[in-house]
Amino acid sequence: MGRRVSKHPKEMALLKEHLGKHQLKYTRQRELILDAFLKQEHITAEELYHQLSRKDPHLGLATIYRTLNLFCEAGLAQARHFGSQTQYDNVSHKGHHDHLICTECGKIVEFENCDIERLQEEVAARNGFVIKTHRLELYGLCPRCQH
Amino acid sequence: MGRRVSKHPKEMALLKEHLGKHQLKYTRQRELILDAFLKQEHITAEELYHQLSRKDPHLGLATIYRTLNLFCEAGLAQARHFGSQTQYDNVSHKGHHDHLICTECGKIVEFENCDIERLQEEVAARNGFVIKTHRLELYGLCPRCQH
DNA sequence: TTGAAATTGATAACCCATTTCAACTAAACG
DNA sequence: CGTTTAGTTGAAATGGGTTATCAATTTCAA
Repeated sequence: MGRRVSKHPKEMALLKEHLGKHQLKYTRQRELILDAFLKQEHITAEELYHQLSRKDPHLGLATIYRTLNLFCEAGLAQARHFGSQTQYDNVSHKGHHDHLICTECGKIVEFENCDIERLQEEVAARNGFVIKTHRLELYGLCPRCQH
Repeated sequence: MGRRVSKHPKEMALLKEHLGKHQLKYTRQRELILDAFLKQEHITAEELYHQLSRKDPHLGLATIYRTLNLFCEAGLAQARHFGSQTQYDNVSHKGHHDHLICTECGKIVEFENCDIERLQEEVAARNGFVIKTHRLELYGLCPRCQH
């Protein structure tokens, strides 16, 4: 069943590269958290903590937070404040995606739009900025909530 | 010196309309906070608290938070999580504006882009949504922080 | 294998924001 | 005008998410 072979070789390599460059170590916890994290579109530290709570080495919540922040620094994840919590988005899964949010029922639809991304680059360039990430959220009413 | 005449009659009217509709009262604190808030492009509760700490009736921090949230409900402000704090944007000041934010020094540049807004409407329409507001933030490095 | 340096996990500490509650006011009513 | 009623205030306690602390453990280069 290949239980020792990572299902995410590309991301694993990225992480190891980052670790190497910063004198950080490759640990069993980091591998476990990476594998679990990459299965999601986006997740909170708390959710990941519960998902992994039955695993072999019991992972502390602090380790989850530390590791997710590490992933952000390594470019594998992207933090996004949503409500009172922080969502960690899986960057490598399918590129960047934005959100369409219903203010009535909370429904969230994800979307991507290259044209918007291109215009964003233009705006940034015009102001001398180099964009690393962005966040676009559209708030309104979903079809069901328009009465 | 016209000290009893509000410098923001339009927003004041909007607030009073909201208060009336919800059986809320018009208080000296709310007037003070509104006047101070409208002078800013965006501000945190803490900053506003310090700005107003010398005023006649000493305003509690809890009141600042409550009132800023009230402004959000009345459509005068818009909350935005930035770093660990919440920024309250002045919506009425000059229409909607988006942000270009330097992740290194925190510098914020505001911009508007009609083309992006139009594309947003298209995306929303395609998903059956009716947009009420939106939020677009571009994170990156400002000219000075690119070394 | 050994030793230096990083990591972990439990928990305490932090910080921003909200809730609580008794005293206080706005404003509707008599 | 007073009275009354219901919303508001401020100080302090509380809450929830995230980070810091630190002794024990683990990684990895030599």
